[in-house]
Amino acid sequence: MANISDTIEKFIVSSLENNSSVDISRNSLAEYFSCAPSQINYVLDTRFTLDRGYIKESKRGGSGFIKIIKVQNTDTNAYLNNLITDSVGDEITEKRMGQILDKLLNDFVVTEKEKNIILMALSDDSLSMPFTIKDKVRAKSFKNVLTKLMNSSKSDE
Amino acid sequence: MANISDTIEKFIVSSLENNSSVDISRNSLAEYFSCAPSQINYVLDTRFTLDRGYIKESKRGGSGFIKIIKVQNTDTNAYLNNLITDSVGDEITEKRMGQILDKLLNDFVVTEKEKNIILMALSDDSLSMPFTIKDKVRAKSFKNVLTKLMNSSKSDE
DNA sequence: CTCCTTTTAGTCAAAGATGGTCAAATTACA
DNA sequence: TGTAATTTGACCATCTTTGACTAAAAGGAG
Repeated sequence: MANISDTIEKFIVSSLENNSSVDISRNSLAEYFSCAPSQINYVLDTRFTLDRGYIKESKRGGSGFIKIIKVQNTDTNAYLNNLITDSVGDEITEKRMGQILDKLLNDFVVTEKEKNIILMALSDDSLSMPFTIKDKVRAKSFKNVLTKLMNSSKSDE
Repeated sequence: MANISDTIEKFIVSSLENNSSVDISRNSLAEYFSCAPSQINYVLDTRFTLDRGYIKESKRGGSGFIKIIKVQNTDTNAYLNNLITDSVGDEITEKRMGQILDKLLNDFVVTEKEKNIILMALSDDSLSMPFTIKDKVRAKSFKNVLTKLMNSSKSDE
């Protein structure tokens, strides 16, 4: 385990051990680990992805930053996580998504309005593209939304 | 958050907490924050925009001033209709959509959570497809969502 | 009144400070 | 040995800060 990316990953993970988010300076971190600044991006892009439960925000320019937010481990989140892995998969139809959203509405994870927004945004009509990829795009997007929902109470400053 | 612009923004926002408008003196404020007077313009131009619900008036010369007024949109449907036809068009970038959503948030058409849902559902990352069609799909879907918001703004919640 | 001076605010572009992207080069691994 | 993962650097994009120059309003001297 001699590679820098893994080391940087560990460093960030440990920074997140007792906090739900951490702010880093790309340049400082790069200097600290004696690597190219873009290596920080590489680590973030490959290890701190939405898929793995991380959300990122950043700002350039004076006093810029990169914020990494870890999705919390609550009951609701565990539930959402389950949905993501078990029910959504790599492809999903509009109808199946509707069923899942009904369940989420029932369990007070989303409001009626939020359900309708998601349904409309990812409807067959909205995703005007070949059927071969439509269900794939919908699955990817829907999973991203569900991940974001996990965090919707925490990350909003 | 060490940058002066953010500090000045906070100062002005807090001045507006209990009033719908505030008068400032550009030079005094610049002196107070030890910055260039034009920095005040920078803050005003980037943070107190119409998109974010502010309008400005000013006068030069002796006893000149800058007045910042907080406004809010009222006619939701006409406003959304306008957005759909004028601002979205056939293609839209993720960034531009974010700006529009900021405005909608400011005008209480969507909540922070709803904004985040739309942003995530139609983000570049979610719409994993060639760039040539990404902005088109986003525009189509976003307009559908806006239309839905229009119809539901009366009945929902 | 008219012109000049003073007092404000506005514009714009350069410089500085960060982070982002991409692809070539290198290294690790199956 | 060939493919995937990592490392690096050149170049790009965005946000902030500063200052020189411009524009407008008010007040006063004549």
